[in-house]
Amino acid sequence: MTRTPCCEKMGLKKGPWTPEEDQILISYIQRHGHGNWRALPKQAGLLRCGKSCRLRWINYLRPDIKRGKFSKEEEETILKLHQILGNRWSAIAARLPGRTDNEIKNFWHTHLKKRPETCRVRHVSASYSCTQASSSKGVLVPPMPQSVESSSATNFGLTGKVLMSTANEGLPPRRYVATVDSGFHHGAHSYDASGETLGGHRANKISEEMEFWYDLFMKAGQPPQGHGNLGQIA
DNA sequence: AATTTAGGCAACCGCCTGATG
DNA sequence: GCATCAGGCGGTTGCCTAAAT
Repeated sequence: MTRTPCCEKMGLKKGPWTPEEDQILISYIQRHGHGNWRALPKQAGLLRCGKSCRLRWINYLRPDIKRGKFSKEEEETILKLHQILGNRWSAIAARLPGRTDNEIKNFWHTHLKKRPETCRVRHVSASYSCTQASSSKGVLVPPMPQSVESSSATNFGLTGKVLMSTANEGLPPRRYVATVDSGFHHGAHSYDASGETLGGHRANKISEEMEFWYDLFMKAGQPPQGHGNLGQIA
């Protein structure tokens, strides 16, 4: 399908924003909100595409943005959530008020990624090797066949199995279903193991996913001693 | 002091999904 | 059901600055 690019090249500015442009965008949004990002720059008198305006507002100009160094607590939160969610930056950002997905992503790539312990886990256990190719995709490539613990589940005192289907032989598991009976919570939940399988609009789904694990953890107060069963579904 | 290198971060790009006509 | 639009996401790029030589 062919689409008109968001930013028509004709006359639209790219690159760093000037303080004047920032001011125009801020005052426009304060007065009118941002109902339609595509129409906004025209109405505000900015020579930018809507996407650029949105990004600038979300990542930099929003009044509730917290700037400056990440605290130790924030670092740890990012590390923990990244173990559970992988590169779902928007989902991680949802747990860190005032921080943007872009900021967290940058922080991860410039600080946390270098730490040896972060190359150990994603959604599956340390028994998986972390290759350069797989880690850059936010996915671990498992050996075959599998019966492993989920690191995220293990963090909550859960264990389970990853059942590989023959159709996916040699490929990383793409989706899991976790059934949980911890004494605090009983139910089933599914999540994607690969950042590639979910396109845009991931935040809500992932947030729900995160809520599930987070609530489970919080209800327990400490890692619950239950059993899980992680089985891949096609 | 001048030049090179590396790190950090803002911004862009391409793709995906849900909504709408 | 199909085509298109708009918003949103993660990956990547490239500029700027500080540190090293």
